[in-house]
Amino acid sequence: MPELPEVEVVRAGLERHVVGATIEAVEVLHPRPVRRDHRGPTGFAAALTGQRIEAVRRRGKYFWLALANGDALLGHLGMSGQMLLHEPGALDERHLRVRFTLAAPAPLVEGAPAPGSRPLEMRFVDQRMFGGLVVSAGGAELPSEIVHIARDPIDPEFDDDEFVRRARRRTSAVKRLLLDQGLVSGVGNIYADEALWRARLHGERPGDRLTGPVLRDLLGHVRDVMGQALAQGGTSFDALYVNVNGESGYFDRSLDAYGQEGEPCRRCGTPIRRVAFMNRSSFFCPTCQRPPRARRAGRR
DNA sequence: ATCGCGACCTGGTTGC
DNA sequence: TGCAACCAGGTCGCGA
Repeated sequence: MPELPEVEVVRAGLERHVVGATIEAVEVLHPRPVRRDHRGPTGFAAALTGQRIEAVRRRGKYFWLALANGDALLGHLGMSGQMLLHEPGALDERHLRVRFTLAAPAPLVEGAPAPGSRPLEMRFVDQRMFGGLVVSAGGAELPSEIVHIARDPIDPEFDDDEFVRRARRRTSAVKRLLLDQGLVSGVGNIYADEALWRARLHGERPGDRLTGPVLRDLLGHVRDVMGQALAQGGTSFDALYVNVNGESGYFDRSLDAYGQEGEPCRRCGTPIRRVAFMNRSSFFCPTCQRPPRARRAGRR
């Protein structure tokens, strides 16, 4: 379940291997992952063919390849998406959806031998197909499709004051606010639960009942847990998430709350609880993370 | 503007 | 044994 750290690992891997390469051919094997492209699979492929990749960028869980003509190939991994790099001719994955044939990749990291002009396949693989790809016209700097997405917490230009101001005007539960990509992007169910556990905050506390310092502290924990995951190459729970070179991350061994139902809280020993929230699961320590008192009816 | 819900997807697991 | 129900969850679109 890729969240910001996993997507950043993918972005960095792509940056290292495909910047400078030209897209020679595009093969769409399933229409669904390109559903957001109004030109359809054929138009999608045509818009990319012949384009040179100049940069790989990211905001929240979205990443995009900036193309020489100013357009962008914008992608989201959804729940089970992967971007893999292969030598041509490697066996197709069961859930291979789009194949890009690239030519003349950029030199590898400094110090490494120049690879010369060798072909390379970039593959979008996605079992559940919540993810997708779209060609964004003029989107090389910031695709118009994602202008509504807030900056993410590790973006140097993320505005903590604005986040706190907006969150404190919202009546929604703080976990819902963390998952609101218009408020802060890149946070999913896993890192939301981890950050809330670290902040000793119950996810159902309403935003407008939290103080500025509490929200700032929570933001700090979001950054900490993401930074640690990033340092370890992303989280993985099964073979679904693999980074750009096909290697699994291993941050799942460091989780304190998510998926830990029944396990003793690492701080106080109380068994971690699981409850349904927003049609998904929330994991928390019932001792460290006290639920909110009910809002009194009729208050102004 | 904000809020909260259902739909979209597949495949592994669980229950009858 | 076979089949149906359930679960994972990010995003979008909708009605309130």
